[in-house]
Amino acid sequence: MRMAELSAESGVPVATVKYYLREGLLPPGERTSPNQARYAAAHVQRLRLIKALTEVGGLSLASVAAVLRAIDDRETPHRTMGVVQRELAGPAPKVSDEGVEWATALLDDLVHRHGWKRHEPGNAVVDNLVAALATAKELGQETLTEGLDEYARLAKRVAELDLAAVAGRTSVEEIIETGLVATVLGDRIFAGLRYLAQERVSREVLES
Amino acid sequence: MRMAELSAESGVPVATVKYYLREGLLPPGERTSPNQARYAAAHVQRLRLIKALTEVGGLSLASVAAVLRAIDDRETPHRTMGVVQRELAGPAPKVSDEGVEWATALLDDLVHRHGWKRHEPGNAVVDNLVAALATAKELGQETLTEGLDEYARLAKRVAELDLAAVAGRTSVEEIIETGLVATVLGDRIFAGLRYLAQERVSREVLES
DNA sequence: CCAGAATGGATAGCGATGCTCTCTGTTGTG
DNA sequence: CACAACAGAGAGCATCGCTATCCATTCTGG
Repeated sequence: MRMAELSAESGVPVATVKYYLREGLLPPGERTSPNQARYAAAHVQRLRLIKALTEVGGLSLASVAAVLRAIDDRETPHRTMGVVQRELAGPAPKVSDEGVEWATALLDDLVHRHGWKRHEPGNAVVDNLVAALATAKELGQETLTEGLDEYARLAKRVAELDLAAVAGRTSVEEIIETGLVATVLGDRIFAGLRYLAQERVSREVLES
Repeated sequence: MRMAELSAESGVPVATVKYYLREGLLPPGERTSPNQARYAAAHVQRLRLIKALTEVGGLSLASVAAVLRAIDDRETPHRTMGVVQRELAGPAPKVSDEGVEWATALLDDLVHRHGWKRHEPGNAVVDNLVAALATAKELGQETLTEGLDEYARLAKRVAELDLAAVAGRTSVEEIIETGLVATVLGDRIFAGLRYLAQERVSREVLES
């Protein structure tokens, strides 16, 4: 398949495909002569994945690059999912030291109660969560942090559902890609459902 | 309170505060002379809110402006929450017409089964959800869309938890701000917990 | 009262992001 | 053989979210 067809097939403009090639998001095509290349179905698939991650998942191209690198590096599925999570979480905002301390303690306790993994500091996922909890406290939303246990229970069930998607998969590539998509799209899908449900609940509670 | 103090109190640089004033994100201070102004505690509070919405919630300044406008317009809490949801969802990516059709049908069915509100088309929340579902299908992740009912049940319970935060509040302003913060921060907090849970579950399922 | 700091307001600039356009020389195709 | 498509590189561009500079006015400490 040549450039024009790859572009048409994936719905990504030629100039943009070239840009992705330059940026290393898309592996170069197979050479047929010093300055000609052929692209395969895998390229179309990868372009679709990039589109899904950026447009639906809201990831930056830099984050997508990190995720794709993790995939191509053939890390274990578990490690690759870690990269995906960190990129989805993004850089954590800075909050006050007291806030961090308080939220970390709260979280440590929760993690311990639920038998989850003791997290190492510096993990973007944890840092984001800590920042969010600290901000909630700072804005006087104690209720949010008080209901944390119930949130955690529900989060566990959602996570099990996410991971159920990988159940039938056998090859490592399949497991990784399925897990990746389930995490990223699952996030958006759940967020959407949550809004719909909020709209429903809010009509009962707030409509006056 | 004067500019320097407002800046120090909120942790936002003077130049940035001026920028927010220009953009209408922050209401002008009370005039003491043709070119001097005083700021109140409400300004500090609003700056904190802007920081929470942008840094933790990940909203653009344009989205924050829309949310703040909804608050200042004294809409009903329910309507204001609608604005918040739409801004959190952001513009929906374009997907194929068949995808939209399929996902819309799937969603209509689900909404009907759960007795939720029949949504009007053009709603950013619904469009995003439809796009995410269609993308999942396009990438061959049928499992995600098959488990939708269970996701919906869990989403409902999370939504109830979100809205529980508003329970004790009486004044309209309090209800709106609480709901707003619960939605935006609740999103991030739940996402964080979900990642932690995924990490736990993924160790069991994927670690080999 | 006055020097010097702070303020409001306006304008311009800046760095990152994600493309998009143009150009050059090569290759492929009817 | 004419003409389109291609690879690769570079520059340009629109948006976002600030940040820096100016200037005229106002406040403040001595």
